[in-house]
Amino acid sequence: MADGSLARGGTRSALLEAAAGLLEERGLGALTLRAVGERAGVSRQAPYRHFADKGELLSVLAAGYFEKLGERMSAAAGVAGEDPAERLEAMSEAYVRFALENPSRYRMMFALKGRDEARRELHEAPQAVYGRIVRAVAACQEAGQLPAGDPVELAALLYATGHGAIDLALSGHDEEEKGLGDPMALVRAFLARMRCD
Amino acid sequence: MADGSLARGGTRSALLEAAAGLLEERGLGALTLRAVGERAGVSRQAPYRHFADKGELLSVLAAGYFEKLGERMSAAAGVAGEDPAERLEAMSEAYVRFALENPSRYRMMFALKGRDEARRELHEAPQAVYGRIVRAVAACQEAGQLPAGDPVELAALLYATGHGAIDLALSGHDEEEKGLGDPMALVRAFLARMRCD
DNA sequence: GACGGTATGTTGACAGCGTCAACATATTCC
DNA sequence: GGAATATGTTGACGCTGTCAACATACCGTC
Repeated sequence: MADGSLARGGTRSALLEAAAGLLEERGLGALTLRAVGERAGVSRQAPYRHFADKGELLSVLAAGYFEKLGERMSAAAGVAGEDPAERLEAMSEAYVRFALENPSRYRMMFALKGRDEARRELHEAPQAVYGRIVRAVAACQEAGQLPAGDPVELAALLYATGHGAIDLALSGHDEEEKGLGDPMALVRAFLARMRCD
Repeated sequence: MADGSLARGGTRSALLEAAAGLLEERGLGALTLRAVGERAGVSRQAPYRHFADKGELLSVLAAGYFEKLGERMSAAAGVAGEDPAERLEAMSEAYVRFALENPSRYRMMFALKGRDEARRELHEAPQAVYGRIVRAVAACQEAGQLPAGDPVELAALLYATGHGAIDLALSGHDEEEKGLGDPMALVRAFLARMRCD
């Protein structure tokens, strides 16, 4: 080991932090295992002692991001107060802000094929985020602020709209194709058209 | 030259066809310049005589796909008949079907950063697709089938919803997150909720 | 018809990547 | 103390995109 700065089993965390730093500062293309090792102060091959391969490291990183996203949404809902519609809008805004805050990070979270069975962490974390949206939509329905019916259908619609607006903006399709410039404006427009009070 | 099978300036087309075949049959990971050359019957470096780098080849390929997508949408609208709402739904269905028909292809179309200025072809072709949607939405508004207002806002909402539903399904987020399984069902639900006749 | 320029195609070489193997060291438990 | 295990290191391999240098074919001009 080069030095003892990260001793005591902190290597795994250091690797994940290094990967996050690389991704957020220099993009997905700069996120190489060798660079992760170097940035974490260990050797090129050290990541293989903590992750089966690059895909697993990325999956764990993505799962952590989904968890952080969920926390941001909860915090936003808490600040928003008691009104269900306001809580839903605050959660949506937190989601969009998280995505736009760092495009590389958001795209990476959805780039993983999901073809591997064993990546359980990449199932539960996104599901928890989605579950929050479904519950927030259901609360709006109970308060008569959104049309009654299966909350899952409405939540799926909202999720698809938000994710689509974000992905199109991040793809650069907002520059010339008018109306796609501001994902949050699109989400707000969607909610306004659905609202029934 | 190995043989004269592709002589007479057809090499560029052969390279694009080879790239398309590789992408659709074996995925984006198998789409390497060396494999493209081999499949087209030329050498590893031959693509550089027709494209500045891998990114440019991919951009041209993607632009061609956007054009094909536009043609499919037009054809679907033609078959659908005169009713604007039916035409819009037929175009939407053609779009979704094109995407689901080959996930690698669709994802590649939106994966290009767009950071490069010179990729004009990658601006015009997607814009044409979007323009078709805007006009179809406007026609529905004029027929009183969709609420009046800026057609661009409504079209952006529809496009974001459709693209988001597709991308979530292709990301594997449809397996455990209920309601995200069928993009076309989501698009239909969106249109049904917007319709005002 | 000879000729020079341009377009096109080829092999050689390089650095960077993920990953397998083999080896070294540190920690932990009997 | 010694064995087992966890952790870290360097060496090597095949693959990738790309730069250089070299070869050939075509095409218009004298």
